[in-house]
Amino acid sequence: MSKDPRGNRHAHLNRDSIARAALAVVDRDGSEALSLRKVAAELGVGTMTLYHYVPSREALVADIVALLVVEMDLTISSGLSWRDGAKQVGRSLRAMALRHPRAFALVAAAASDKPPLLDFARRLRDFYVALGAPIEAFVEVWSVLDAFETGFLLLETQAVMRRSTAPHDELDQGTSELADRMPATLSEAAYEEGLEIIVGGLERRLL
Amino acid sequence: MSKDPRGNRHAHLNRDSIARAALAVVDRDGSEALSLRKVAAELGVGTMTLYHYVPSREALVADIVALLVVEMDLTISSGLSWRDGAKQVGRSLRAMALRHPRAFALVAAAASDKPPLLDFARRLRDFYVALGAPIEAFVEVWSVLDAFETGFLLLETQAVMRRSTAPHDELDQGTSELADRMPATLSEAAYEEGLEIIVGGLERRLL
DNA sequence: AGGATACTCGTACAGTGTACGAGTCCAGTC
DNA sequence: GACTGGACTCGTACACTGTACGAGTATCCT
Repeated sequence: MSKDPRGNRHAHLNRDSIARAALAVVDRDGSEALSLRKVAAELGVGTMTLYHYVPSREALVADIVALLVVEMDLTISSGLSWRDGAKQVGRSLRAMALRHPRAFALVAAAASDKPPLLDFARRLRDFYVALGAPIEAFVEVWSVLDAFETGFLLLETQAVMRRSTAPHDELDQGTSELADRMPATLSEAAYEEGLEIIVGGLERRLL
Repeated sequence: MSKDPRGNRHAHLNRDSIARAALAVVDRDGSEALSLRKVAAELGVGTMTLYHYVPSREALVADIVALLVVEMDLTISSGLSWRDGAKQVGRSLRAMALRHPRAFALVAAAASDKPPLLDFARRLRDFYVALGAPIEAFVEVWSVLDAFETGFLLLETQAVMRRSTAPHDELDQGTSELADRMPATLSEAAYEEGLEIIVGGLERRLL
């Protein structure tokens, strides 16, 4: 005599579609606003149903990160140098970050020793090796280059989000010439500059 | 006839001491485990008492970041070059991160347009200018260098925390030669290498 | 037919941030 | 002294979170 708890199957419900719905919530409401109840509502499903596909909230976040990371371009076109390959990866990371500015913080905060990022690191290592870089240098190259990219894009996505919300926070007391000019110039040019400096420097010293 | 609600003043209770207690909680339990109730308990005080000094949890986190950021070394010893000054700042940031590995994520995630980090950015700009760098280059220099440092230290503090907790996660299925070797070599040497590449490169191109 | 299995989800609990308002103390002023 | 107004403390309550438990139903296998 319950209202409507018929055990209907929701054909298109699985780990992947749940992660996709979660990403949609994050893209819309921001990463701190992610909640299992909201994801379930997005899918028109009871909250606890999600637990049949995803073991925990933490795992769901990992799935989101995995979804974002597979978007990266690690294809090897013929005659690609390591130098250009590294820049290609950096640019596709930036493109991903700008497609999902509110979700990027999740990528930056993700544990680098667990499946989503660890798998990516392995793919990246193979990519570099295929481009002729010595394996021994990988950890150093990866940590320096990836650190720059993650840090820069964390700043840039913050700036992007700022622009698309409240036009002016009440706390902007100090006219803040610096804050105003900073995000404005924090653009593609600065990213390319950093990329060039680091890729060039690494090539000269380690490869 | 209430149990003990005497309006005792707690002499040493103020915004600063609250931030300090909150930092202690974060250093001990991790940044996700920070809660107002825990901070209040740490101080032997009712939860709502905190709200007389701090307007919100968000503000409390900002206070913690401010506490960490003032530890940085921006002193100018005589004859200091921009090159060495920039490295000095980078090293003192790393020292701070390693002193508070569980709190560093809060610094990395802090909004760069609000008092704690904005004030630091201003102090840093003055520091660079005093060392002879052109003001126009500041935003570019700052974003590239700071991005590297933040990104690198986010990774390194993660690795440090990993070592001090569960010796082996159940999910380490894949023997993960990469994951094991990565944090080990992600050390001072790699940081110095990155610092040298970037400071050198920036100097050559912009200054 | 009967039973296992897969799936759905209502309810409940501990934990969070914080709004409200009732207390209790102290500094002034009459 | 008595009164008043503010500064301070904090108990209670509410809306929200993640998730444990177990009851319900649908489907497939024998």
